[in-house]
Amino acid sequence: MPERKPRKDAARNRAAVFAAADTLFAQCQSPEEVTMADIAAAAGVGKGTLFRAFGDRSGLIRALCEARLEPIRNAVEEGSPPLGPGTPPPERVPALLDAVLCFKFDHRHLALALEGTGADSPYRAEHYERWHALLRDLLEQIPGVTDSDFTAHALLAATRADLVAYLAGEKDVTREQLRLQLADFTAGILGTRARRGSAAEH
Amino acid sequence: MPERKPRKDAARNRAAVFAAADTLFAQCQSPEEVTMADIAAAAGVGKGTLFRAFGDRSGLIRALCEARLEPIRNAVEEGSPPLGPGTPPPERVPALLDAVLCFKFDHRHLALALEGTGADSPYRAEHYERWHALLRDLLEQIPGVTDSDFTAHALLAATRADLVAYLAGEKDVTREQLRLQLADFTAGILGTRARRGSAAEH
DNA sequence: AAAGATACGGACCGCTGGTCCGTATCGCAA
DNA sequence: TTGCGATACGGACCAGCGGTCCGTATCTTT
Repeated sequence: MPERKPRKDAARNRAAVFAAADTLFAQCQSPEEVTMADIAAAAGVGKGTLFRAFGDRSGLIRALCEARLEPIRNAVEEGSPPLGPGTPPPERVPALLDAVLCFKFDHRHLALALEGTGADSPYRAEHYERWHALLRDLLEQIPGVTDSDFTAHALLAATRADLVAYLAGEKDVTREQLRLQLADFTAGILGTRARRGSAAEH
Repeated sequence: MPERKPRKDAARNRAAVFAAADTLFAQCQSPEEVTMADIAAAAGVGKGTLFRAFGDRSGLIRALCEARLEPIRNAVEEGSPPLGPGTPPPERVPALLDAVLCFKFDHRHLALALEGTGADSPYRAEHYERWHALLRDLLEQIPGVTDSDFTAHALLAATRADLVAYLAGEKDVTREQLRLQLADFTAGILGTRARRGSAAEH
């Protein structure tokens, strides 16, 4: 196995970089305002360290996202309903989308940085591949849903980071409003209309 | 009126730049590979000219998009059904989305460049504002559609340039497949399910 | 034809992501 | 504890980008 434990200072620096990047991205309006040199300086680390640890800018952002995403990932893979496995698809799909939306809202700076990396990057990230696959499989099990593959893409597109940031930042849409709107939209697709006011938890 | 006719050479250069940029974007995989200097050189023009005419990179791309988008814009504003005004909303909405999708597909390099400009740019462009407003108004007139504002955003999100490019480029989805998928998806939202095989024209 | 207005173009600048390698630190073995 | 190979550090350094500037060329008007 090529897995070897990292040196102590390396591990500490990695954490420091994550923390610094998180803070900087959260403070700035646009992710482009945060340079690699800024992050290195804020973390008290040399630029070389930063690039050796993560390869390049998008590597850093991806790693940071992955780290912050772990709780949700766990909740989905082995948590309890409605997010966890074993939940009936018509209930799990909205829960999943809601979780994604909440993440994108709460970490919009980070998500924005991730999706703004490269040209067609959002779809080359493993996150996306995973979530899309899961969502597709769930939709497959719901009668009345045609073309679950595209539908999964389209539903996820409704949670795009820049859309969320735009609605939250320019249009003053609140978190709960957004959640409700997405839930309604999803219900429309699934044929599960009617219900109201199911935005608790998180 | 502050509108003054431009000098002859200026007009010719403008056209030359548009042509050069179009070609270059179409040839390259990612829009980032095309530099301003490249465009200037291909157009047989100095870099200064380019920046004076369009302000900056995103200005160029926006202007180019606007130019290429004009036919559709006309068709929507004063064309004949199903795109033009006077068409009943349940028929016009899918037509509009189909037109947008076709444009994004046929000009994906350009659309990709546009959406990749800045951080939250896609939503600051006038295109988007216009199309969203129109779509919202149409949805408003369709009974059974809740929250037409968000729904309009979500539907447009399904036509995002990078998603289209990804599906077309990596997943080998054809133009007609995509059109059908989007039409189905739209029908689901509108409550107009059932029909099949309505991908002609364009 | 001549002058004023307008546009040209490429040298130039600041800054960014990314590289490189001499030096410091770590972990292990004796 | 000491010593030594392996690993990681850090900041000077580089190439390339978007964008600016201003002396010069071209147009337009009378």
